[in-house]
Amino acid sequence: MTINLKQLSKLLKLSPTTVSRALADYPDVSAKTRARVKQMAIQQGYQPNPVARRLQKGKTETIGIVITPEQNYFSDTFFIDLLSGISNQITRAGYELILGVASDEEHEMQSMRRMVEGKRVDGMILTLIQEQDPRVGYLLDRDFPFVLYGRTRETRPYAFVDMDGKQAFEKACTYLAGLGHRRIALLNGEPGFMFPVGCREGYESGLFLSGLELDPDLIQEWKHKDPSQSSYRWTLELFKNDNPPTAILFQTEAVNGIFKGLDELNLQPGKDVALIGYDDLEIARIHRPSLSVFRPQAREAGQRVVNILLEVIKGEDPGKFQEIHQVEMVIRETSLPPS
Amino acid sequence: MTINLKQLSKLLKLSPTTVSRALADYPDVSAKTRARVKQMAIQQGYQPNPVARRLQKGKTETIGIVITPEQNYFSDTFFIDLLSGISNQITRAGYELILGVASDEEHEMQSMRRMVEGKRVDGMILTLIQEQDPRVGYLLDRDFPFVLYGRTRETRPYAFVDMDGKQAFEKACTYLAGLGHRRIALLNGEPGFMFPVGCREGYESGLFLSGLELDPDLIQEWKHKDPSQSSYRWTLELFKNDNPPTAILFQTEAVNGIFKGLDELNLQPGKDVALIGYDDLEIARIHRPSLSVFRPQAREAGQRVVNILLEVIKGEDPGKFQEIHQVEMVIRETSLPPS
DNA sequence: CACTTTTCCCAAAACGTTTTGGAAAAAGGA
DNA sequence: TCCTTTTTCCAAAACGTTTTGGGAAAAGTG
Repeated sequence: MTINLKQLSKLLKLSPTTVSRALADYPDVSAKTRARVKQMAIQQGYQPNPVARRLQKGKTETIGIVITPEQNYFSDTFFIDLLSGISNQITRAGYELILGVASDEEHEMQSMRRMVEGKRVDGMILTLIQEQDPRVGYLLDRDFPFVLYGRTRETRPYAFVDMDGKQAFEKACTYLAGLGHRRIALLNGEPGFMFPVGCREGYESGLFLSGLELDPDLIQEWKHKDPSQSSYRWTLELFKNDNPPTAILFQTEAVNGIFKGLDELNLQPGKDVALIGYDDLEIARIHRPSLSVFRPQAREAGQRVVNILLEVIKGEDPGKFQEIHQVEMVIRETSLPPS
Repeated sequence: MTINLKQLSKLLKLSPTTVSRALADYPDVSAKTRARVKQMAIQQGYQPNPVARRLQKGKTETIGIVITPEQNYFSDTFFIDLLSGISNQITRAGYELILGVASDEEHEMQSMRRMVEGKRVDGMILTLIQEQDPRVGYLLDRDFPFVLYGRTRETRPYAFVDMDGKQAFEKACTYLAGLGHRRIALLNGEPGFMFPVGCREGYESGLFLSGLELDPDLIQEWKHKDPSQSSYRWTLELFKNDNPPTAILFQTEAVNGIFKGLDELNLQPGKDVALIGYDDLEIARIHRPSLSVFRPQAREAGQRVVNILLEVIKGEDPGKFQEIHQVEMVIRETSLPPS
């Protein structure tokens, strides 16, 4: 069943060297024997033992990722799409993806250190990036290959793939303003993480471009631990304002709380309040009225992350790989003009 | 930085053999030198290269799992809890978890074969088990270690950890009947998968124990691809019945569609229709009224799965490990007597 | 003291590959 | 034909561990 190189070479009456080189398409083995070797390899179901190859090559052929469930990052299809892109591309390269699940930030770091210092991976993929992210400093300090899905505040060059949240929120803002909205609220993600920073920038820039004034009362943050609850409370709060908003921008994870709050206030989404979310989660498509959203191409981003990481592992300069991907706006039923 | 055994042994003026054995607590190395070795190992930050150890030991120290996003299995905390338990226990054992993400059933099998035939893992964990599951036959045929989270129809002995869905639904049924409900509906998971089979058995048995008759009109299945939509449609359908139900049992993944349907029919969850879901997802806690549910201990189950798999890998008889875990019922606000 | 047992250590082999550094055989050139 | 080049193959080393099978020194035993 599990034939190895030596046995295969004996079968072929060749040396292990030649068989190995034939399978790797080295030019110093004749076309005839190469064909013979390959045929026999297939017939015998030979697959080189990856562990032995890794030892010889001095590579683990493995890349690591650590996720933290507490951040309820798995809320929906978004992360699994990213992971799907990552996994497929890794498989295609003949590599392996090893997964760590950490309960909090400390264990997250611990899990990563185990992978890095334990020589278990050749590179790391980081997600859910914080403004000041200790993981990035750690990896840069020891010159270990990694790629971020997202960005952080760090002056040294590093590789990343990020979604252009700024441009998305700017576009959403100007779009709504173009429809006649004058009071646009922002329910933003938890501070400390990097993504909301761009969202806010885009929001402010969008207001400015549309000649609207920024009202701090219309801006709030929800909590990662409890998106629904915090956004629900905030929605109720928001409409106590003398001059309430006619539109809300937010990350779709927080939509349940908003829907619930609006329902309680007898406000109809889309009709009384325009809504645009970031991330095209299932709820956005299912809900009636369906939610206008931005749809990041998470699968493609995941594939890029892997391709870049493989280059960095090969020794390429990480600073060369800094990509910001545009995000598609999907207009559905909740982005009408103000009534 | 990355010192290896030979260098460490040179530093200690000992042979690599002795150092290796000292670190592994063999009795044939004196307490004094063992202490000296360990201290130096810590001081130098020595960690044995896992790839080399794996080659020598003839083990990959790795176990594999394949997930299929299409089954929207990541709907909420449930699966991540399971994964968390799995990951932690694997790490504790010094093993690695490698993850495959497959887009459909065919790729799922392909991904598993790569792991198994490519000698990339010592054992497999299977989830989301089907009644006739080709993966189980495949692994049994080649006598490869694996553990199921769930069960399947298979006569040969195999190891599994399953949740007692039957008992849960039976208990839910008798509980509701005890409150006075006479018309209890079941919105069950997609046929083909094993879990709904137990749910249905429990439902039927619960009806019988309560002296209620089974009405086929009150039973329907939702689709994995689209839980909300299919359950929404079914809910509307259900209440066209001349004698509509006063309670519904279901898997919590389908709750959004039910809520939406009831809302449209102007029926209040809990008040007009009692609801009990299986799985304690976030929505169940957040929603007002909050949803009565069953809460499987997914983390603990994940840990058991790993511990069992490690035993099976060691050569223990898989048939010895067949566990059915009880599930806790959490009564909240949607399980009142009929009005 | 001579013999046996225990304690402590190590050289060499092994795990299954790939890479290095040739060497023999075949082909080409004069 | 003889020399050079190309083609084709292979033995040995290496990757970093753990295990095997002793062997020398120390400690008991009579």
